[in-house]
Amino acid sequence: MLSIGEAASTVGVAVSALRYWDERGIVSPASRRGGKRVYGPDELHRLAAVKMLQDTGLCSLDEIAAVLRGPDHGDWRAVVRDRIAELAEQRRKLAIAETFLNHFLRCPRDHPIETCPSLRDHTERVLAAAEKP
Amino acid sequence: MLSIGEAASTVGVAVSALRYWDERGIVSPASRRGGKRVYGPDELHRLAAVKMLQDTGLCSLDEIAAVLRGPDHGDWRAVVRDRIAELAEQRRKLAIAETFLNHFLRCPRDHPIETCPSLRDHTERVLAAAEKP
DNA sequence: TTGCGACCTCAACCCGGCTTGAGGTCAACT
DNA sequence: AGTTGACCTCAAGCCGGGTTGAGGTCGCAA
Repeated sequence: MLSIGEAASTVGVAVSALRYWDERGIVSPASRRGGKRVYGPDELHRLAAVKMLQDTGLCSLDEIAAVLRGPDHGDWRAVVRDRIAELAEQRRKLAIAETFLNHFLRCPRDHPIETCPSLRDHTERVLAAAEKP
Repeated sequence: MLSIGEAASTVGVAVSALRYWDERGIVSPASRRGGKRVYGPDELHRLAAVKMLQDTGLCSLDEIAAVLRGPDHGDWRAVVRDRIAELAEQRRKLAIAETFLNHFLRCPRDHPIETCPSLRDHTERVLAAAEKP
């Protein structure tokens, strides 16, 4: 059984964030002892799950809550599938940006950014895609 | 030479966002014709670059601006290296979340989330890491 | 017994990155 | 002549996810 301060430092978030999560109904303490929030092992796991999902930067707290509530709550599978699809999409974007930044680092940069071949490589695809419809 | 509306739809952002980027000095139009913003090919490339980097969700507009300004501006290499490191980190996080969500989808979920083995797998590492310092 | 640190509530504020609304100009159709 | 529609400015608002501050309650320990 941990105090809010212990729980916060264990999962690596601010105390104020845990209070906020409680208030929002995302993760509430197991109980209160003399007004103080007390977190048990189950809550720690939920907290860690929230942080993990939120670290992806792809879900709102509400979506996280929906996933954690789990079955019996309508569309959670759909939500999860959507998140997974977005994760894949996000990986694609990261790969693109990574390629570009890496080139950037190696590139002499004696040319202005607009003429950087690696950038044009990417942007020309983007711009071409905008022509067709 | 494109109008702001054309530029916006080409790169896939809102007109109001382009005005904002201009105002913030992130990407300005090549010129004005009768008060109206006019974007040339170079600006389109910059716009696409901004969008690409911002799609990663890891950089503020100011950091993007610093990168695009390029050499002669102090620390841009350091900034780029930092971003690349964060991209890697982010990929790691995405992988973790993806594993978890995938398990979640397949898992019967007749147990409450706290006892989901896949979740504990992850969170127990997190919690263990918090013990030692 | 005073003072410290950890906790509490509630309301207000912050931040980035837009978006929206009011109020106006201009060119082109009908 | 009038009415779209695309553009303009400037100020204000919104959203998510907290953070901060004032004001208060504990329990311990020097």
